[in-house]
Parts: sequence; C-alpha cells; structure tokens
Amino acid sequence: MFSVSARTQYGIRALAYLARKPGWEAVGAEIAEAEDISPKYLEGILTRLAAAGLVRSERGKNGGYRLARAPDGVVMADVVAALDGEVRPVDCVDSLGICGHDTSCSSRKFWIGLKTAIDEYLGNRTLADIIENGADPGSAN
Amino acid sequence: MFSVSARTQYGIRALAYLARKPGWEAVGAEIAEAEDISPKYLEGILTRLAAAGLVRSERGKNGGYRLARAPDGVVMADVVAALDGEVRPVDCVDSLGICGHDTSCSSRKFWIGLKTAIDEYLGNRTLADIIENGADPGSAN
DNA sequence: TCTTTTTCCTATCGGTATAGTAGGATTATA
DNA sequence: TATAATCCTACTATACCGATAGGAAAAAGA
Repeated sequence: MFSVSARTQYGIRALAYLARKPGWEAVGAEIAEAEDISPKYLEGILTRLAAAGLVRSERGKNGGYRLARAPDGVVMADVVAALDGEVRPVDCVDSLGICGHDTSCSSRKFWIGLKTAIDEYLGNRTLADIIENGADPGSAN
Repeated sequence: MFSVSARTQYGIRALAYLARKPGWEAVGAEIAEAEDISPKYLEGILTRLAAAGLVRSERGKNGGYRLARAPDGVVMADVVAALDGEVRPVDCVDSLGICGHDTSCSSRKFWIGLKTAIDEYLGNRTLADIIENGADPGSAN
C-alpha cells in the first residue's frame, strides 16, 4: 500500500548524486552507472525532472544534467509530483461528482485529510535533508 | 500518486453502510446494490474484512455481514491494511539491504518518515469519523 | 565541415496487479 | 429438503510499470 514507484526512487537517487557532485557539473550516463540504474530508463526520468524545472539539461558534447537550484530549494513534493504526479488518494479530491453516487460523500474529507498530511510531509522536506542522511526538519519524530 | 484502490474505497463504503444499518443486522447483497458495487467483487472484499476481524460473517439463510465492533473501534489503518496491505512506501522500510547498494541508504529515513506520517493519520481515524461526514479528530486542519 | 557525444522523441515488450466475472461447494435456516 | 447465504477457486481483460531499442536533433571540438 502506498508504494513508491521505482521511477521516483531512481529519480531521488539521481538528484542526490547531482547534489553531491562537486561544483554541480553537468553529468549524464555517469549517474546510471554509479547508481546502478538502467541508463535508458534513467534518461526518461531526467527528462521529466528537466521538464519540471528541477534539473537543467545541456545538449551536445560535454552536456548532461545539473541541479537547477541548491539542494535545500528542491522540495520533495515537487520531485514526487514530477515523476509520479500529484498526490491524489481518490479522484474526487479535485472535482466532485465523479462517482455520481453521493453528492455529499462521507469519505471524501477523510481522503482529503490524508492527502493534506502527505503533502505537508513532502512539502517540508528538501533534497538537502536527504543527502544529510535523512535528517528530519519536522517537529514530529 | 498514492492512489487508493477501488477495493479499499468499496470496502470503506461497505463498512459505512454496515455502521449506519440500524441494529447492525447482518446483510449481504443488499450492500452491493445500495452502494452500486459489483456484487461478486464486493464478496471478496467482505471476506477480507472478515478475515481481518473487522466484520463478522454468518453463513446460511438469513446470514450476511455485520460490524464486529462499534464504528469508533474500527481504526482506518486496520481497514486499509486488510484490503491493500500495510503502508510501505519502499521495501526497505522493514528489512535493510534489499537494494544491495548502499548499506546506509540516505533516503530510507525519508520514506520511513512518510510511512510514519501516513500511519499516524490512518491510526487516529475510525469509521465513526467517516460516517459523521469526515469530522477530523486531529489537531491539524 | 565533419565527427563525436550528448539529450530528446517514439515505439515496443514482458510482467504484474487490479477490477470484474463465473461456477460451484459449503453452511445454516425454515 | 429446498432455499439463501457465505466461501473458494479459477479465469479474463485492462492498464500501468520497468525496461529496451532505434534513431533524430543539438552542441562542441577537430
């Protein structure tokens, strides 16, 4: 339940690799080898991250990917959204009347509350927290 | 991302129906029709809920399902676990060394923190909160 | 200009889980 | 004994995911 896709896990590892890279120089296939990820698959992941503005891509020789901003500015909620989409436990969190059954659905608030809890966690963590070995900025735990 | 299966959504609706049933009498196919769920599919859902001890099943004529305890004793974390399994963002939340890559994985704490946040939310909500139209017992929101 | 190295785009494939269906065996009531 | 319900097993169709393949476009250096 609530398992995170390999895509997102790979993406975070790739971002962490870029963040640890001295001078944040542009790198490409090097990431796949270091992190033991299928190169071609990682390609698509980095493209998504670039489209979301989290990494900057440079084409051609000596090109590659570099972090678009400092690690403490890379919010994990954005990373997850870029790779696996917005947090949406049920479809009706956005638009009502999808199930066409109950206009005042009794469980909708429950799911919206869960989404809020998850968004809050992911919104308060950055890539910097991850590369500092999971230090937790939150008040809880 | 983090979408909830139809199985769990159906299950919660079925439980809410049982909770609203006067006297908590045993009912069966009636739920499927009222909640507009495929009867045969709902069957399997109720079996799971019964196996988890959340509902009590009675076979034979006049049989059916009834809530095993009062709605405020039915913790949503148990419901979700019964239908979709434990909350496990990544496999290594339980056992370390699965990826075989980094023994001190930098993102593990991050995912465990997420699991904790989700478990906390689901563990503090009961079926009673749902049928009271999503009243929120938590301090946040 | 030509070659190399890289990102980018599209298409495909196998595996797996999900949602739903089907048929019948078992159990209890009347 | 007939009926009505849960239980059990198997099947199908669909969709997504992880991964692969082949090439087009772009930028740098010779």
